[in-house]
Amino acid sequence: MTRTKKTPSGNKSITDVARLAGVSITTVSRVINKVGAVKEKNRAKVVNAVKELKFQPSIFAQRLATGKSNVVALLIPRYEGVFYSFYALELIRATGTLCEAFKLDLLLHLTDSHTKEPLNLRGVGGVIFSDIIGTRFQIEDALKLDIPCVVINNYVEDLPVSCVAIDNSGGARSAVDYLVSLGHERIAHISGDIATQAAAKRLEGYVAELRKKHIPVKEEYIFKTDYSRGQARQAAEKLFKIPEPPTAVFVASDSMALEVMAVARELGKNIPQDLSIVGFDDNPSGLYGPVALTTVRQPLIKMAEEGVKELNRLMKSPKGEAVKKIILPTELVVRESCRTIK
Amino acid sequence: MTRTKKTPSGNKSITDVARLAGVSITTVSRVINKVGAVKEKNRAKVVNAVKELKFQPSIFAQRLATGKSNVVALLIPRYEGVFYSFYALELIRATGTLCEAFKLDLLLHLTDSHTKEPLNLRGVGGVIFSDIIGTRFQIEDALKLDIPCVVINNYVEDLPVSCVAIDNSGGARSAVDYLVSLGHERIAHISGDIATQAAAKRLEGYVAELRKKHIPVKEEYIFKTDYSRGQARQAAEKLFKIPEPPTAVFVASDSMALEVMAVARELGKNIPQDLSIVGFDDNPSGLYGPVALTTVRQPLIKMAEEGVKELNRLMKSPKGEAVKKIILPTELVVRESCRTIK
DNA sequence: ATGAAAGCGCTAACAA
DNA sequence: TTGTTAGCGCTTTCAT
Repeated sequence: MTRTKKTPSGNKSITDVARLAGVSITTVSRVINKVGAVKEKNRAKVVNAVKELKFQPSIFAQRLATGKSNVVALLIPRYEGVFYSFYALELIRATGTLCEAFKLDLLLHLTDSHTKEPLNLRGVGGVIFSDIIGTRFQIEDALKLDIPCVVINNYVEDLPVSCVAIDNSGGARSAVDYLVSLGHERIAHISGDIATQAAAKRLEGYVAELRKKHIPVKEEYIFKTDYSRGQARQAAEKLFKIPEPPTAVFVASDSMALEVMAVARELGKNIPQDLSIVGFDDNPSGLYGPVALTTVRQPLIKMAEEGVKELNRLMKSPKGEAVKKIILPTELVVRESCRTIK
Repeated sequence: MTRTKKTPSGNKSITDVARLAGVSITTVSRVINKVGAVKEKNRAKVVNAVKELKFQPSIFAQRLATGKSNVVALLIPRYEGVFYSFYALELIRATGTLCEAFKLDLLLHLTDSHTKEPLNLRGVGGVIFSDIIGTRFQIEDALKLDIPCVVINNYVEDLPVSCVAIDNSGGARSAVDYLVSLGHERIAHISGDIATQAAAKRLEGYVAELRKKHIPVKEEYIFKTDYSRGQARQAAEKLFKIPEPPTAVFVASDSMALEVMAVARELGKNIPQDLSIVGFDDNPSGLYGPVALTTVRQPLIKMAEEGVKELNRLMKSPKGEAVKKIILPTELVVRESCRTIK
């Protein structure tokens, strides 16, 4: 029975190459994969035939035959507040760049953060979880399937998975420490979505540093948001109405900090005269307002890079390789949005 | 000869399901793909077996067998100015969302814009070209291989390929028309990278509208940039030094417009009193400066959506399907950065 | 150094 | 309605 031929992309197959080169497909395979020994003369013939036919081996056949996949799935929550952020773009960019360097294919997958759906990992050789609100079970699933995983932007203590996170708590502490060093004591905090580890850790660091400085932590100085500019606005409006208003505020993201600045302006307040502000992220748009934002820089690109590197290592090592837990330091970037008081 | 079994991700195969369900693999295949007729009783058995084994068919085997791939490659230039833009993120987001709706896998590929390298389209079922500076030959390659393609953000006249573009020229005209209606006659233009069609068309629209209004087009009022904030800054600095300075400027992107505003402030100028500004993009960060930016909104999400829809159509139709050329309208969003003069 | 052939997991034509 | 079987294009073992 002859089937109608329907090669995927009009590609030539290894058989065509073999025929043209006058060797067996095995030899062609050897040349392509640079394994085994092939007489120089035959190698040359194959190389030429490949060139002439513009042959590109079918990944599907290759993967089917080897049982290996070099597809890396990058999972990013579709969650508005997160995905619209500077964060996501940096991540994608850095991940994409490094994947190419490692010859890995990058599959982008926007996940719904509160899903119960199991992940479809068909054909995926490795996974990068870029945020794991409510999707821990997906990591466990992947682990069960023996698929190499790395989690980025979250420190995962209790799962045998590699992760690379950022020292959010330390970053927050450095922000508060800086404000205190300028003489501030009434320091508010506009926090992000507390369901995210980053926001929780930033809040934690804020509280810890105040305690360390023996400054009382006031409930009314802490505003919880979902990272959106809308909620940042609401928080800012409340903040300015507090009878004994804070002289400084540490905001969990630059984009929210920008919103706070906008509200301040609308209310006729000046930054930093009436309020000192420190953000978090080092989002370039923090540079272009009327007053440049002081912020905590997080090494996003480095994080993505480390993540891909680690995943690549895992994918190329035998199973059961030891996992790594990495925490990257932050850096305070002092610009113009804070002033010394008293 | 027995090979050691090395199923990709520890997955069960269709054979396991067939065995457990007590039917042939063909029947399993039928159930999975919902083709052909299967007795309800058998269907139930298969469904149960699938569930029990957590079976997920191997895409590699499927694609190898069918010769079809549902992987969509989204090509985005790695070019800094472009990729850092609001534009790229919106595109990725919208494309990703719609691909999932269509059950297409999204492969993200950052391309180097001035490469001579042929694209590696192995295993790709369709391609979205999101910008095509110097990569036209890649489209031709893809077309030759009979891979469905759509180009977004560029109108491609002379290639039998579907495209969905934005009416850049019309957008520019509406911006200039608006400025003229406010009484402006000395209108400058800070253009983007003229190698991109968008920038070229915006410039073209600017010139066309001035001509239409019988306003002379002055060379010294036109500044060509690479879309970067750095070059926008240089342009702005020059602009303010012109003996007979413009009263308004149409800037080819919001991020550059923001930079112009920043320069104006540094020079002690007020917007819109000293200079009216219209941007292009409707980038949300245009909202958060001291004065909200009037801009030309481009339907990025719609564009990506139309692109994916069209690609999906092409991928699911027989070859040689007629292509579509779509141009999406823009919309002027009036905010606070322009004033009436005289 | 080379090739024949089995098999990866699946689909689809055909027979029953 | 169901099963048998021939591939899809490749890798890999084994024999030569």
